[in-house]
Amino acid sequence: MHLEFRHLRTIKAIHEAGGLARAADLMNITQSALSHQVKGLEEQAGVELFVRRTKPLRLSAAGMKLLRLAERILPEIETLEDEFQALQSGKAGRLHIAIECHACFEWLFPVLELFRRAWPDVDVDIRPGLAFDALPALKREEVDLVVSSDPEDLDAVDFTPLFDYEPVFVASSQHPLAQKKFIEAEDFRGEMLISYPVERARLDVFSQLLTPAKVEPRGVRQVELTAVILLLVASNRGVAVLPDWVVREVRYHSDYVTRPLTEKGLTRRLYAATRAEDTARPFMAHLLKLARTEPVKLQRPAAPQPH
Amino acid sequence: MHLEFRHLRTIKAIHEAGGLARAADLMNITQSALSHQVKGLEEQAGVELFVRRTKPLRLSAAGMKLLRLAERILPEIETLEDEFQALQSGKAGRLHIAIECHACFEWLFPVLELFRRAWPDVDVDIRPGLAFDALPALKREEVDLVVSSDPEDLDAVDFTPLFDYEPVFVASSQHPLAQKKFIEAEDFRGEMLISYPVERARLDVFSQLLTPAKVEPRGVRQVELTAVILLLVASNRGVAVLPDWVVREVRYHSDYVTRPLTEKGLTRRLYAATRAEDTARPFMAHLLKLARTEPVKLQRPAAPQPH
DNA sequence: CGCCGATGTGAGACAAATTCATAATCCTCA
DNA sequence: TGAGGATTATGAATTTGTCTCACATCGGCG
Repeated sequence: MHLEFRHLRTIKAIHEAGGLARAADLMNITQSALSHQVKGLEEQAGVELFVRRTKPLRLSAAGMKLLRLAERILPEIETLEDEFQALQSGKAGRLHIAIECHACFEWLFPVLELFRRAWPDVDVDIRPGLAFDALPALKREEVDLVVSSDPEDLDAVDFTPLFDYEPVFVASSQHPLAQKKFIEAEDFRGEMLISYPVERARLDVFSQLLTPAKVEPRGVRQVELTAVILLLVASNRGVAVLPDWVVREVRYHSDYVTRPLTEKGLTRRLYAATRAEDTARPFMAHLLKLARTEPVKLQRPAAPQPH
Repeated sequence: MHLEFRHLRTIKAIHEAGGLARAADLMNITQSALSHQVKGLEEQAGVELFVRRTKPLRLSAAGMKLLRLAERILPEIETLEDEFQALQSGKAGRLHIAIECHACFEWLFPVLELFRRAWPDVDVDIRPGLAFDALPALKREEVDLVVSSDPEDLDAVDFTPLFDYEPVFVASSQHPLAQKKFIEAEDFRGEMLISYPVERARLDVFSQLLTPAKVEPRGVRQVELTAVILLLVASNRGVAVLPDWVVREVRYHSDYVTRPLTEKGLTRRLYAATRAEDTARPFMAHLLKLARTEPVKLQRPAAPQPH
């Protein structure tokens, strides 16, 4: 049975117009064409779709079933066409984000909240579990934006700088290292380091400090949530290195001390990787702008809490 | 945008086969044909449905939307095709029944109950409100069977005799007419007649007795439900004429008397009107047989209840 | 860098849908 | 009931669209 959308539209039109001739008119098509079409369809289906006994053609029982199918399906197609229309016009789109850096949730959520208000028809999602292999996934269109601090030179992929941040040492104020003005690689040798559960190459403390200095901490404890890391640090179960936008909250809290890494401090830069074809699309440009400007507001030291 | 089922099947096949060439194989079609088809579809939609960057063709975000549509719609079509298949093979069909006689519910329900067990795929329904104009509705395929006691000579419509019945006078055992052996037209002159709310031509008591004799009862009260008619009769608020299969239940009940109309009693015959093309269809033939044999079991006097 | 597997392209063959012209019906109304 | 208008059916010609064939092109992998 070779059903086609044409047939569904025909059934619907004949029903609505109350006759074949009027339906043909409605569809900008000859009455003859409709007659042929209906005949062909009935032969295919092996079922009488219309009551031929009466003159203004009417749907039979089987025809009614088809009509009900048409009335379920045709609106779905129109919906899809509208969605494609929105895609074309740039109002809609997909923005699936892969983040390589665990702590980025902290600034990304507020950014996405703003974004969603401005672009309600864009399908926003964060895809964890793609931290590795994020760039190939970007090329394969499995994701549309990758947040990374390690730009690579790939064609068809743009790395847009977002903002600079400083990986900061955090410890309990009771910790011996709290006495130092700044922290060096050697200082970690006897310490329990608390970090996110990702490979070392993705952790600033290793890639920028410990690995080059060939220093191994006493131990590494991997913890998923930032809040839990801070909890463990406060109770002196270890030390951590976190981006400045994360430690903003605790910088003036008496339980913690924060210290720069190395005498002058480290500076790192975050990038957004996007497919070159997407970078200039309106909603993407808007998101990039938000991601450049909003996080720096979080980085500014919060005013000391009075109580 | 000229979407067709072909396209939905294509999208689904390409997704499942994981590539255009394999999908072409799956669909018994050239790879070239698929390439053309996809290209045409993308031009129509104005949207990239696939990621061309990578070699085994993959669905893009928009393509995924289409795929999800395909996975919703294609099974619906298969369902419909199965239904049409069942229609063709005679297992399925529609049996919408219009009854001109109100009391027919009494024997029709048990019959339909048996029928439904035998033909679960037949769409059975009783359409009240079509009591008038039932035969034109039959020709128009709005209904498939009409129960009537007035056969007409129409071509393309068969009237199959079902069974004979007797319209019986029913009154309270306290009623004066209870003394008579049989009831005549004149007896109604002073009585309140309780009947179903249909036109007089459809009521046996009028068409067979009162109208020919030009007798008008004292009044006519129209009541929808058989049980309520019997209730009113029992409390002597009026008399009624009901088919014998209805009064079976009360025939030996001490609150009621039942009497024949005229000395020899009236005999009427019920018919099932069906479209000639349908009469011999298996499920219709079965229903007609049930409707010939089952009601007569109800007509046999029930054994007197012992208590 | 070069091969292999996979996709894209163009011309022609073929099938299917549409149109035109006209016939066959049905419905209505006098 | 029969004429006339409206509605649907049919056949041949035409147009449109889809498929195939042959070959060009491209991407990935060693």
